[in-house]
Amino acid sequence: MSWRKEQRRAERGYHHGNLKEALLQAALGLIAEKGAAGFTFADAARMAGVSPAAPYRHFRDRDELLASIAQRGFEQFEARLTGAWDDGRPDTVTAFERVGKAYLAFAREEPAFYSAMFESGLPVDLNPTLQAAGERAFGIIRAAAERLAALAPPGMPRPPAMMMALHIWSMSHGVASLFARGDAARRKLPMSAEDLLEAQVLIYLRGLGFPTDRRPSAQNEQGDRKPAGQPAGPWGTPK
Amino acid sequence: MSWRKEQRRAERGYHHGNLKEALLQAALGLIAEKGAAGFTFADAARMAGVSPAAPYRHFRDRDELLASIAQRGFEQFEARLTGAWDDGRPDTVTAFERVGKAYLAFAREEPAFYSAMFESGLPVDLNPTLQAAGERAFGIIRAAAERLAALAPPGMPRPPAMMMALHIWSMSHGVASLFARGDAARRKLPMSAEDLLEAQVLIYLRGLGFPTDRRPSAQNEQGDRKPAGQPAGPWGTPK
DNA sequence: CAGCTCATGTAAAAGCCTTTTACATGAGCT
DNA sequence: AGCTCATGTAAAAGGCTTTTACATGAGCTG
Repeated sequence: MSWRKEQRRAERGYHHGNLKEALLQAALGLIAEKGAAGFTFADAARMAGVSPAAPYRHFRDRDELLASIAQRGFEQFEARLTGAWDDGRPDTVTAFERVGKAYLAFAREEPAFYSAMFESGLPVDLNPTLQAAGERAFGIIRAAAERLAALAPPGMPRPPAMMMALHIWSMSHGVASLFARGDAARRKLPMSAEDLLEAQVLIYLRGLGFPTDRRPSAQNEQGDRKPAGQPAGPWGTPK
Repeated sequence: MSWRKEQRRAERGYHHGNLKEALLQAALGLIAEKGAAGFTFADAARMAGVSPAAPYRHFRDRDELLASIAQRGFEQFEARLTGAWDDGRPDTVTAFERVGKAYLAFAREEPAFYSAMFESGLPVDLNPTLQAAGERAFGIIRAAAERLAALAPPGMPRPPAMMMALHIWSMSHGVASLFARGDAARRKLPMSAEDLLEAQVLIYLRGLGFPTDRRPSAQNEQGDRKPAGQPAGPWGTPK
């Protein structure tokens, strides 16, 4: 079937025209399918219909392609978290939980990006651009934590926002890694990863002194207090 | 330098005598050094002084060797968690926190095992033996959570032990993955991974209604109440 | 102790991947 | 039309993986 290659070349001419992008897309598909470790430079080239050497015109090596994907991943991740946070609307706690869900959703819906970002073993600390992208994404969580910390009830010592941010990040990352990815997602659990994370965050916030009814009605930040929900724990009402 | 190979063969004879173990050790070293992805079957063979085909007498392929390492890793992990838990002595909360620290210590001190267990992309769900080993390790956390849940203060709805176990696992795993491994460990943090996890767990437990002084004096389980510590938050007393 | 057998190693080869080098094409500018 | 340079290709070197046929010798058996 070597005519196929000739065929494709005939269709697109000697120059691909958009090889870099095509390679990124191909790699994304391959990583989603076979994991960051299984993905092959040569495969991506094949998929784009070019020779195995062509990718070297656009990426120093396989790792640089992987890093590019991780980079994009962090950017999309940041965008998603930003959207979920929505600057704390309609109330800080609600928005905060939406961020947690967005974390899980990203892990689920963008396994290739997630792999490249967190499971590829890339030396993030040696790549300033990548590191910066990662920190911008974390920045959303930190900003949210800061808003939350500012609402800490008066009676309690105010928790450091940075610490809260790191805690929330850990919880989200832990749940995502253990229960929302690959075969781990097939583990049988008493509740969904989303519910697990939500309950965890609520318990944590309560531990910091935040009032957390079943559906917390904003720390009264805007004065829009609603009637209190049923006084159940964060893990639901026993039936 | 081919005399080296002949040399080694002369020293040990045609048969290695303990190749399987030698390969496991070699792989362990290589993974610790270059990551699970970078480790090579041929490298391990070289390190053991045998031909590249020899390993196939002991492992179906590279993945089986990796799985063997993960298996051992889970066993050692379980042993360490068991030791840390020490059946809840001297009191449940103290022992519980020791388990968390053991989790981090394992991630730090056994990077090769940790890699094989959690970062190698092995299809754990397709390997019953491996899966069982992993579940036994988690079993320690679950057992500890059960003991803890049983001590829940009377006024509160009792939290499901399984949920608590999953939460604690997530926190530990999240902190270990993000802050106690590889270049992530070099991230500059306001506190150590250990302190971060301890604070997080304490806040969480408090959220469940457990009294958590700075050094909680056992839920009064054995009636050995000590004088209360200073009433600081879990993140330390502001200086 | 001779002889057998089978687990354990080796050598060689096929196939794939990575990466480099020299050469080919043709898109865009002058 | 002619040049130039970015972008592709072919070919080759070097590694890794895995299989196959063959070699060795450790341990049993009589």
